[in-house]
Amino acid sequence: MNDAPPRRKFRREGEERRRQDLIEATLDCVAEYGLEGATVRAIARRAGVTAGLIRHYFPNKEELLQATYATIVGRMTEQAKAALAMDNASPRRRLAAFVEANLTPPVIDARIFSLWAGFIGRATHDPALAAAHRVGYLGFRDELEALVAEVLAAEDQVADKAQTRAHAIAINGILDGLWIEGCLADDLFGPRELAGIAISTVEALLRLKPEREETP
Amino acid sequence: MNDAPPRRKFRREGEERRRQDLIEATLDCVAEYGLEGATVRAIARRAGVTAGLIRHYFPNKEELLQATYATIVGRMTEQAKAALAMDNASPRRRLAAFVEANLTPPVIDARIFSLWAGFIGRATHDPALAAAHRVGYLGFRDELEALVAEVLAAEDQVADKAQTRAHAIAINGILDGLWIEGCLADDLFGPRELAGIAISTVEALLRLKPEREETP
DNA sequence: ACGCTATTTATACACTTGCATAACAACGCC
DNA sequence: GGCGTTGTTATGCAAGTGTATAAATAGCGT
Repeated sequence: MNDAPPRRKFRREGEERRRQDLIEATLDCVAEYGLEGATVRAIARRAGVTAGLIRHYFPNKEELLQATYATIVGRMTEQAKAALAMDNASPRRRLAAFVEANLTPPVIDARIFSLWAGFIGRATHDPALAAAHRVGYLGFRDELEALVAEVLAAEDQVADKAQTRAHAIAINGILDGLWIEGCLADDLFGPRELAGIAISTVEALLRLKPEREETP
Repeated sequence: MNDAPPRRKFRREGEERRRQDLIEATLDCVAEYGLEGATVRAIARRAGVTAGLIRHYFPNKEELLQATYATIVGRMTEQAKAALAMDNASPRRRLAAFVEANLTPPVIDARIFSLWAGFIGRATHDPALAAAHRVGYLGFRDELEALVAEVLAAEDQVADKAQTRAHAIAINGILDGLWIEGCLADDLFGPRELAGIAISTVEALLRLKPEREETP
Protein backbone atom coordinates (compact mmCIF):
# COMPACT_ATOMS: atom_id res chain seq x y z
CA MET A 1 0.00 0.00 0.00
CA ASN A 2 2.99 2.29 0.03
CA ASP A 3 2.28 4.28 -3.13
CA ALA A 4 3.78 7.46 -1.72
CA PRO A 5 6.08 8.69 -4.49
CA PRO A 6 9.71 8.72 -3.43
CA ARG A 7 10.92 12.18 -2.69
CA ARG A 8 13.38 13.49 -5.18
CA LYS A 9 17.06 13.39 -4.30
CA PHE A 10 18.89 16.67 -4.40
CA ARG A 11 22.19 18.31 -3.72
CA ARG A 12 22.80 21.55 -1.92
CA GLU A 13 24.67 24.08 -3.96
CA GLY A 14 26.46 27.23 -2.98
CA GLU A 15 24.32 30.31 -3.07
CA GLU A 16 26.17 32.09 -5.85
CA ARG A 17 26.36 28.96 -7.93
CA ARG A 18 22.62 28.37 -7.74
CA ARG A 19 21.78 31.95 -8.53
CA GLN A 20 23.99 31.78 -11.57
CA ASP A 21 22.45 28.50 -12.64
CA LEU A 22 18.99 29.96 -12.41
CA ILE A 23 20.01 32.97 -14.45
CA GLU A 24 21.57 30.76 -17.08
CA ALA A 25 18.44 28.62 -17.18
CA THR A 26 16.39 31.76 -17.66
CA LEU A 27 18.56 32.76 -20.61
CA ASP A 28 18.08 29.35 -22.15
CA CYS A 29 14.33 29.50 -21.75
CA VAL A 30 14.07 32.95 -23.21
CA ALA A 31 16.21 31.95 -26.13
CA GLU A 32 14.15 28.87 -26.85
CA TYR A 33 10.60 29.97 -26.15
CA GLY A 34 10.80 33.72 -25.79
CA LEU A 35 10.23 35.81 -22.72
CA GLU A 36 6.69 34.54 -22.39
CA GLY A 37 8.02 30.99 -22.32
CA ALA A 38 10.29 31.73 -19.43
CA THR A 39 7.89 30.57 -16.71
CA VAL A 40 9.11 29.74 -13.27
CA ARG A 41 8.40 26.08 -13.89
CA ALA A 42 10.25 26.00 -17.22
CA ILE A 43 13.21 27.79 -15.71
CA ALA A 44 13.30 25.45 -12.75
CA ARG A 45 13.10 22.37 -14.94
CA ARG A 46 15.96 23.71 -17.03
CA ALA A 47 18.03 24.35 -13.95
CA GLY A 48 17.28 20.87 -12.65
CA VAL A 49 15.42 22.04 -9.57
CA THR A 50 11.79 22.51 -8.59
CA ALA A 51 9.91 25.72 -9.08
CA GLY A 52 9.67 26.66 -5.46
CA LEU A 53 13.39 27.05 -5.17
CA ILE A 54 13.36 30.12 -7.34
CA ARG A 55 11.54 31.99 -4.66
CA HIS A 56 14.24 31.06 -2.25
CA TYR A 57 16.82 32.99 -4.24
CA PHE A 58 14.71 35.72 -5.77
CA PRO A 59 11.82 37.48 -4.03
CA ASN A 60 9.78 37.19 -7.19
CA LYS A 61 10.08 36.33 -10.83
CA GLU A 62 10.52 39.93 -11.88
CA GLU A 63 13.75 40.18 -9.93
CA LEU A 64 15.09 37.06 -11.53
CA LEU A 65 14.40 38.56 -14.93
CA GLN A 66 16.11 41.79 -14.00
CA ALA A 67 19.11 39.95 -12.67
CA THR A 68 19.25 38.04 -15.92
CA TYR A 69 19.06 41.24 -17.89
CA ALA A 70 21.79 42.82 -15.82
CA THR A 71 23.94 39.78 -16.46
CA ILE A 72 23.78 40.01 -20.21
CA VAL A 73 24.23 43.75 -20.23
CA GLY A 74 27.32 43.26 -18.11
CA ARG A 75 28.56 40.52 -20.37
CA MET A 76 28.17 42.65 -23.44
CA THR A 77 29.86 45.75 -22.12
CA GLU A 78 32.62 43.58 -20.75
CA GLN A 79 33.24 42.13 -24.19
CA ALA A 80 33.25 45.56 -25.72
CA LYS A 81 35.58 47.05 -23.16
CA ALA A 82 37.99 44.18 -23.56
CA ALA A 83 38.51 45.35 -27.10
CA LEU A 84 39.47 48.77 -25.80
CA ALA A 85 42.17 47.41 -23.56
CA MET A 86 44.72 47.04 -26.34
CA ASP A 87 46.80 49.88 -25.04
CA ASN A 88 49.66 49.47 -27.43
CA ALA A 89 47.54 49.77 -30.56
CA SER A 90 46.76 52.98 -32.40
CA PRO A 91 43.44 54.71 -31.65
CA ARG A 92 42.25 53.84 -35.11
CA ARG A 93 42.94 50.17 -34.60
CA ARG A 94 41.33 50.22 -31.19
CA LEU A 95 38.20 51.77 -32.64
CA ALA A 96 38.11 49.10 -35.32
CA ALA A 97 38.56 46.38 -32.71
CA PHE A 98 35.79 47.92 -30.63
CA VAL A 99 33.41 47.96 -33.56
CA GLU A 100 34.29 44.44 -34.50
CA ALA A 101 33.82 43.15 -30.97
CA ASN A 102 30.32 44.52 -30.96
CA LEU A 103 29.35 42.88 -34.22
CA THR A 104 30.69 39.37 -33.88
CA PRO A 105 29.81 36.55 -31.52
CA PRO A 106 29.32 36.32 -28.64
CA VAL A 107 27.78 39.78 -28.68
CA ILE A 108 25.87 38.90 -31.84
CA ASP A 109 23.62 36.26 -30.35
CA ALA A 110 19.97 35.46 -30.89
CA ARG A 111 19.52 34.55 -27.22
CA ILE A 112 20.75 37.87 -26.02
CA PHE A 113 18.69 39.67 -28.58
CA SER A 114 15.54 37.91 -27.53
CA LEU A 115 16.03 38.95 -23.97
CA TRP A 116 17.03 42.46 -24.95
CA ALA A 117 13.93 42.89 -27.06
CA GLY A 118 11.70 41.64 -24.29
CA PHE A 119 13.12 44.11 -21.84
CA ILE A 120 13.45 47.06 -24.14
CA GLY A 121 9.83 46.69 -25.13
CA ARG A 122 8.89 47.15 -21.52
CA ALA A 123 11.11 50.17 -21.16
CA THR A 124 8.37 52.24 -22.72
CA HIS A 125 6.01 51.59 -19.82
CA ASP A 126 8.43 50.80 -17.02
CA PRO A 127 10.35 53.87 -15.82
CA ALA A 128 12.93 51.79 -13.96
CA LEU A 129 13.89 49.94 -17.11
CA ALA A 130 13.88 53.14 -19.10
CA ALA A 131 16.32 54.64 -16.65
CA ALA A 132 18.51 51.54 -16.76
CA HIS A 133 18.63 51.70 -20.51
CA ARG A 134 19.50 55.36 -20.48
CA VAL A 135 22.39 54.89 -18.10
CA GLY A 136 23.78 52.07 -20.17
CA TYR A 137 23.33 53.93 -23.41
CA LEU A 138 24.96 57.13 -22.23
CA GLY A 139 27.84 55.26 -20.67
CA PHE A 140 28.45 53.39 -23.88
CA ARG A 141 28.24 56.58 -25.88
CA ASP A 142 30.68 58.39 -23.62
CA GLU A 143 33.17 55.61 -24.11
CA LEU A 144 32.68 55.93 -27.82
CA GLU A 145 33.02 59.68 -27.73
CA ALA A 146 36.38 59.48 -25.98
CA LEU A 147 37.60 56.96 -28.49
CA VAL A 148 36.49 59.12 -31.40
CA ALA A 149 38.30 62.09 -29.92
CA GLU A 150 41.49 60.06 -29.67
CA VAL A 151 41.22 58.91 -33.25
CA LEU A 152 40.62 62.40 -34.56
CA ALA A 153 43.51 63.76 -32.55
CA ALA A 154 45.82 61.07 -33.88
CA GLU A 155 44.76 62.00 -37.39
CA ASP A 156 45.45 65.68 -36.83
CA GLN A 157 41.83 66.62 -37.26
CA VAL A 158 40.20 69.38 -35.27
CA ALA A 159 37.99 67.67 -32.74
CA ASP A 160 35.00 69.95 -32.43
CA LYS A 161 33.03 68.97 -29.33
CA ALA A 162 29.64 68.98 -31.04
CA GLN A 163 31.09 67.09 -33.97
CA THR A 164 32.58 64.46 -31.72
CA ARG A 165 29.25 64.00 -30.01
CA ALA A 166 27.50 63.64 -33.34
CA HIS A 167 30.05 61.09 -34.48
CA ALA A 168 29.57 59.06 -31.34
CA ILE A 169 25.80 59.09 -31.76
CA ALA A 170 26.15 57.97 -35.34
CA ILE A 171 28.57 55.17 -34.57
CA ASN A 172 26.42 54.01 -31.73
CA GLY A 173 23.48 53.92 -34.10
CA ILE A 174 25.40 51.90 -36.65
CA LEU A 175 26.42 49.40 -34.01
CA ASP A 176 22.89 49.07 -32.68
CA GLY A 177 21.30 48.72 -36.06
CA LEU A 178 23.74 46.20 -37.46
CA TRP A 179 23.73 44.30 -34.19
CA ILE A 180 20.01 43.81 -34.50
CA GLU A 181 20.17 42.61 -38.05
CA GLY A 182 23.02 40.28 -37.20
CA CYS A 183 21.11 38.76 -34.32
CA LEU A 184 17.90 38.41 -36.27
CA ALA A 185 19.29 37.11 -39.51
CA ASP A 186 22.92 36.20 -39.28
CA ASP A 187 22.50 33.86 -42.23
CA LEU A 188 21.97 36.86 -44.50
CA PHE A 189 25.51 38.04 -43.92
CA GLY A 190 28.97 36.62 -44.25
CA PRO A 191 30.77 35.76 -41.01
CA ARG A 192 32.54 39.09 -40.60
CA GLU A 193 30.60 41.06 -43.16
CA LEU A 194 28.71 43.23 -40.69
CA ALA A 195 31.86 44.13 -38.82
CA GLY A 196 33.58 45.01 -42.08
CA ILE A 197 30.70 47.19 -43.22
CA ALA A 198 30.59 48.97 -39.89
CA ILE A 199 34.32 49.65 -39.89
CA SER A 200 34.22 51.02 -43.42
CA THR A 201 31.30 53.23 -42.53
CA VAL A 202 32.94 54.54 -39.40
CA GLU A 203 36.18 55.29 -41.21
CA ALA A 204 34.31 57.08 -43.95
CA LEU A 205 32.38 59.04 -41.34
CA LEU A 206 35.57 60.14 -39.64
CA ARG A 207 37.12 60.84 -43.04
CA LEU A 208 40.08 58.64 -42.33
CA LYS A 209 42.42 57.93 -45.19
CA PRO A 210 40.88 55.00 -47.04
CA GLU A 211 43.55 52.33 -46.82
CA ARG A 212 46.60 51.18 -44.94
CA GLU A 213 48.31 54.50 -44.34
CA GLU A 214 49.46 53.90 -40.79
CA THR A 215 53.07 54.82 -41.57
CA PRO A 216 53.24 57.69 -44.08
CA MET B 1 -37.21 37.70 -8.17
CA ASN B 2 -35.98 38.67 -11.60
CA ASP B 3 -32.32 39.13 -10.83
CA ALA B 4 -31.25 37.93 -14.23
CA PRO B 5 -28.69 40.52 -15.35
CA PRO B 6 -29.86 42.38 -18.44
CA ARG B 7 -28.10 41.25 -21.53
CA ARG B 8 -25.75 43.77 -23.00
CA LYS B 9 -26.92 45.80 -25.97
CA PHE B 10 -24.75 45.62 -29.08
CA ARG B 11 -24.52 46.72 -32.66
CA ARG B 12 -23.60 44.59 -35.64
CA GLU B 13 -20.67 45.89 -37.60
CA GLY B 14 -19.40 45.05 -41.04
CA GLU B 15 -16.87 42.26 -41.11
CA GLU B 16 -13.93 44.31 -42.31
CA ARG B 17 -14.68 47.08 -39.90
CA ARG B 18 -14.75 44.76 -36.91
CA ARG B 19 -11.56 43.03 -37.91
CA GLN B 20 -9.87 46.40 -38.21
CA ASP B 21 -11.25 47.50 -34.86
CA LEU B 22 -9.91 44.37 -33.21
CA ILE B 23 -6.50 44.90 -34.75
CA GLU B 24 -6.49 48.49 -33.61
CA ALA B 25 -7.47 47.45 -30.11
CA THR B 26 -4.61 44.95 -30.13
CA LEU B 27 -2.22 47.70 -31.14
CA ASP B 28 -3.42 49.84 -28.26
CA CYS B 29 -3.02 47.04 -25.75
CA VAL B 30 0.45 46.08 -26.89
CA ALA B 31 1.58 49.68 -26.94
CA GLU B 32 0.24 50.33 -23.48
CA TYR B 33 0.96 47.15 -21.57
CA GLY B 34 3.31 45.23 -23.82
CA LEU B 35 2.66 42.02 -25.65
CA GLU B 36 1.96 40.16 -22.45
CA GLY B 37 -0.76 42.64 -21.62
CA ALA B 38 -2.55 41.99 -24.86
CA THR B 39 -4.90 39.30 -23.58
CA VAL B 40 -8.05 38.43 -25.44
CA ARG B 41 -10.12 40.00 -22.69
CA ALA B 42 -8.13 43.23 -22.64
CA ILE B 43 -8.31 43.50 -26.39
CA ALA B 44 -12.03 42.85 -26.41
CA ARG B 45 -12.65 45.41 -23.68
CA ARG B 46 -10.67 47.95 -25.67
CA ALA B 47 -12.65 47.21 -28.79
CA GLY B 48 -15.88 47.50 -26.86
CA VAL B 49 -16.94 43.91 -27.38
CA THR B 50 -16.79 40.69 -25.40
CA ALA B 51 -13.92 38.27 -25.60
CA GLY B 52 -15.74 35.55 -27.43
CA LEU B 53 -16.18 37.72 -30.48
CA ILE B 54 -12.48 37.59 -31.25
CA ARG B 55 -12.77 33.95 -32.04
CA HIS B 56 -15.51 34.76 -34.50
CA TYR B 57 -13.14 36.82 -36.61
CA PHE B 58 -9.84 35.08 -35.96
CA PRO B 59 -9.43 31.33 -35.59
CA ASN B 60 -7.16 31.93 -32.63
CA LYS B 61 -5.28 34.62 -30.85
CA GLU B 62 -2.06 33.91 -32.68
CA GLU B 63 -3.62 34.85 -35.99
CA LEU B 64 -4.88 38.09 -34.58
CA LEU B 65 -1.38 38.94 -33.43
CA GLN B 66 0.08 38.14 -36.81
CA ALA B 67 -2.50 40.25 -38.57
CA THR B 68 -1.66 43.05 -36.18
CA TYR B 69 2.04 42.74 -36.83
CA ALA B 70 1.49 42.75 -40.58
CA THR B 71 -0.51 45.93 -40.14
CA ILE B 72 2.22 47.88 -38.39
CA VAL B 73 4.93 46.63 -40.72
CA GLY B 74 2.83 47.78 -43.64
CA ARG B 75 2.18 51.11 -42.02
CA MET B 76 5.86 51.76 -41.35
CA THR B 77 7.10 50.90 -44.81
CA GLU B 78 4.27 52.92 -46.29
CA GLN B 79 5.44 55.96 -44.37
CA ALA B 80 8.97 55.49 -45.56
CA LYS B 81 8.09 54.93 -49.17
CA ALA B 82 6.01 58.05 -49.27
CA ALA B 83 9.23 60.02 -48.92
CA LEU B 84 10.59 58.41 -52.05
CA ALA B 85 7.75 59.68 -54.19
CA MET B 86 9.38 63.05 -54.88
CA ASP B 87 10.16 62.19 -58.47
CA ASN B 88 11.37 65.59 -59.57
CA ALA B 89 14.14 65.88 -56.96
CA SER B 90 17.72 64.75 -57.40
CA PRO B 91 18.64 61.28 -56.13
CA ARG B 92 20.74 62.87 -53.46
CA ARG B 93 17.85 64.95 -52.19
CA ARG B 94 15.51 62.00 -52.31
CA LEU B 95 17.91 59.93 -50.25
CA ALA B 96 18.14 62.73 -47.71
CA ALA B 97 14.37 63.01 -47.60
CA PHE B 98 14.08 59.28 -47.14
CA VAL B 99 16.52 59.30 -44.26
CA GLU B 100 14.82 62.24 -42.67
CA ALA B 101 11.37 60.69 -43.00
CA ASN B 102 12.57 57.65 -41.11
CA LEU B 103 14.02 59.66 -38.25
CA THR B 104 11.33 62.19 -37.49
CA PRO B 105 7.76 61.80 -36.25
CA PRO B 106 5.51 60.04 -36.95
CA VAL B 107 7.98 57.25 -37.63
CA ILE B 108 9.89 58.15 -34.49
CA ASP B 109 7.24 57.25 -31.98
CA ALA B 110 7.41 55.50 -28.64
CA ARG B 111 4.16 53.68 -29.24
CA ILE B 112 5.28 52.21 -32.54
CA PHE B 113 8.55 51.24 -30.94
CA SER B 114 6.77 49.46 -28.16
CA LEU B 115 4.85 47.47 -30.71
CA TRP B 116 7.93 46.72 -32.73
CA ALA B 117 9.89 45.59 -29.72
CA GLY B 118 7.11 43.35 -28.52
CA PHE B 119 6.85 41.57 -31.79
CA ILE B 120 10.48 41.49 -32.76
CA GLY B 121 11.33 39.74 -29.53
CA ARG B 122 9.20 36.86 -30.65
CA ALA B 123 10.66 36.77 -34.12
CA THR B 124 13.63 34.83 -32.83
CA HIS B 125 11.58 31.74 -32.10
CA ASP B 126 8.38 32.26 -34.05
CA PRO B 127 9.03 31.33 -37.69
CA ALA B 128 5.98 33.16 -38.99
CA LEU B 129 7.04 36.44 -37.41
CA ALA B 130 10.62 35.88 -38.47
CA ALA B 131 9.50 35.49 -42.06
CA ALA B 132 7.37 38.61 -41.84
CA HIS B 133 10.31 40.57 -40.52
CA ARG B 134 12.61 39.26 -43.20
CA VAL B 135 10.42 40.24 -46.11
CA GLY B 136 9.92 43.66 -44.60
CA TYR B 137 13.63 44.11 -44.01
CA LEU B 138 14.74 42.89 -47.40
CA GLY B 139 12.10 44.95 -49.16
CA PHE B 140 13.25 48.03 -47.33
CA ARG B 141 16.87 47.28 -48.10
CA ASP B 142 16.20 46.71 -51.78
CA GLU B 143 14.51 50.06 -51.97
CA LEU B 144 17.54 51.57 -50.29
CA GLU B 145 19.93 49.77 -52.59
CA ALA B 146 18.22 51.13 -55.68
CA LEU B 147 18.33 54.61 -54.24
CA VAL B 148 22.01 54.33 -53.42
CA ALA B 149 22.72 53.17 -56.95
CA GLU B 150 20.92 56.19 -58.32
CA VAL B 151 22.86 58.54 -56.11
CA LEU B 152 26.21 57.04 -57.03
CA ALA B 153 25.34 57.13 -60.72
CA ALA B 154 24.37 60.77 -60.46
CA GLU B 155 27.70 61.47 -58.80
CA ASP B 156 29.65 59.70 -61.52
CA GLN B 157 30.91 57.04 -59.15
CA VAL B 158 31.40 53.46 -60.23
CA ALA B 159 28.57 51.53 -58.63
CA ASP B 160 30.05 48.19 -57.74
CA LYS B 161 27.24 45.77 -56.94
CA ALA B 162 28.82 44.45 -53.76
CA GLN B 163 29.65 47.96 -52.68
CA THR B 164 26.11 49.13 -53.24
CA ARG B 165 24.80 46.25 -51.18
CA ALA B 166 27.21 47.06 -48.39
CA HIS B 167 26.15 50.69 -48.46
CA ALA B 168 22.50 49.75 -48.26
CA ILE B 169 23.15 47.47 -45.30
CA ALA B 170 25.06 50.21 -43.56
CA ILE B 171 22.43 52.87 -44.15
CA ASN B 172 19.72 50.53 -43.03
CA GLY B 173 21.66 49.90 -39.87
CA ILE B 174 22.10 53.59 -39.20
CA LEU B 175 18.40 54.17 -39.65
CA ASP B 176 17.46 51.30 -37.38
CA GLY B 177 19.89 52.23 -34.68
CA LEU B 178 19.06 55.91 -34.58
CA TRP B 179 15.36 55.16 -34.87
CA ILE B 180 15.58 53.12 -31.72
CA GLU B 181 17.40 55.77 -29.78
CA GLY B 182 15.01 58.42 -30.98
CA CYS B 183 12.00 56.40 -29.92
CA LEU B 184 13.46 55.50 -26.55
CA ALA B 185 14.90 58.84 -25.60
CA ASP B 186 13.84 61.58 -27.94
CA ASP B 187 14.51 64.15 -25.23
CA LEU B 188 18.23 63.43 -25.49
CA PHE B 189 18.33 64.87 -28.98
CA GLY B 190 17.36 68.07 -30.68
CA PRO B 191 14.24 67.99 -32.82
CA ARG B 192 15.98 67.19 -36.10
CA GLU B 193 19.35 66.24 -34.71
CA LEU B 194 19.12 62.53 -35.44
CA ALA B 195 18.04 63.13 -39.00
CA GLY B 196 20.91 65.53 -39.49
CA ILE B 197 23.45 63.13 -38.07
CA ALA B 198 22.15 60.32 -40.23
CA ILE B 199 22.28 62.41 -43.37
CA SER B 200 25.83 63.54 -42.68
CA THR B 201 26.88 59.98 -42.02
CA VAL B 202 25.27 58.68 -45.17
CA GLU B 203 26.83 61.40 -47.27
CA ALA B 204 30.23 60.70 -45.79
CA LEU B 205 29.74 57.01 -46.42
CA LEU B 206 28.91 57.61 -50.07
CA ARG B 207 31.77 60.10 -50.26
CA LEU B 208 29.55 62.83 -51.56
CA LYS B 209 31.00 66.29 -51.81
CA PRO B 210 30.63 67.80 -48.37
CA GLU B 211 28.40 70.81 -48.89
CA ARG B 212 25.91 72.46 -51.22
CA GLU B 213 27.45 71.58 -54.57
CA GLU B 214 24.27 70.85 -56.44
CA THR B 215 25.02 73.34 -59.24
CA PRO B 216 28.74 73.53 -60.01
C1' DA C 1 -44.30 43.26 -39.70
C1' DC C 2 -42.07 39.03 -39.24
C1' DG C 3 -39.01 35.36 -39.39
C1' DC C 4 -33.90 33.85 -40.58
C1' DT C 5 -29.46 33.93 -39.94
C1' DA C 6 -25.20 35.47 -38.70
C1' DT C 7 -23.21 38.37 -35.26
C1' DT C 8 -22.65 38.98 -30.54
C1' DT C 9 -23.09 37.85 -25.65
C1' DA C 10 -22.72 34.92 -21.76
C1' DT C 11 -21.02 31.07 -19.36
C1' DA C 12 -18.19 27.32 -18.53
C1' DC C 13 -13.94 24.54 -18.81
C1' DA C 14 -9.37 22.92 -18.76
C1' DC C 15 -5.10 24.58 -18.17
C1' DT C 16 -1.22 27.56 -16.82
C1' DT C 17 0.72 31.05 -14.16
C1' DG C 18 3.11 33.09 -9.95
C1' DC C 19 3.19 32.58 -5.26
C1' DA C 20 2.50 30.68 -0.40
C1' DT C 21 3.22 27.10 2.84
C1' DA C 22 4.52 22.88 5.06
C1' DA C 23 7.08 18.72 5.01
C1' DC C 24 11.50 16.90 4.24
C1' DA C 25 16.44 15.85 3.94
C1' DA C 26 21.46 17.23 2.95
C1' DC C 27 25.18 18.90 5.12
C1' DG C 28 28.10 21.26 8.75
C1' DC C 29 28.95 21.26 13.54
C1' DC C 30 29.56 19.69 18.18
C1' DG D 1 26.85 9.92 15.35
C1' DG D 2 22.98 12.64 16.51
C1' DC D 3 21.20 17.31 15.64
C1' DG D 4 19.85 21.73 14.02
C1' DT D 5 19.97 24.79 10.09
C1' DT D 6 18.24 25.77 5.87
C1' DG D 7 18.36 24.60 1.11
C1' DT D 8 15.03 21.94 -1.35
C1' DT D 9 10.86 19.45 -2.57
C1' DA D 10 5.99 18.78 -2.71
C1' DT D 11 1.45 20.39 -2.67
C1' DG D 12 -2.08 23.69 -2.91
C1' DC D 13 -4.41 27.94 -4.20
C1' DA D 14 -6.42 31.95 -6.35
C1' DA D 15 -6.19 34.50 -10.42
C1' DG D 16 -5.87 34.68 -15.19
C1' DT D 17 -5.35 32.49 -19.79
C1' DG D 18 -7.23 30.83 -24.43
C1' DT D 19 -10.89 28.34 -26.17
C1' DA D 20 -15.43 25.89 -26.75
C1' DT D 21 -20.36 26.11 -26.73
C1' DA D 22 -25.05 27.56 -26.25
C1' DA D 23 -28.26 31.14 -25.80
C1' DA D 24 -29.91 35.68 -27.46
C1' DT D 25 -30.74 39.43 -30.47
C1' DA D 26 -29.91 42.83 -34.29
C1' DG D 27 -30.94 43.80 -38.65
C1' DC D 28 -31.81 42.37 -43.39
C1' DG D 29 -34.86 40.25 -47.05
C1' DT D 30 -39.29 39.55 -47.89
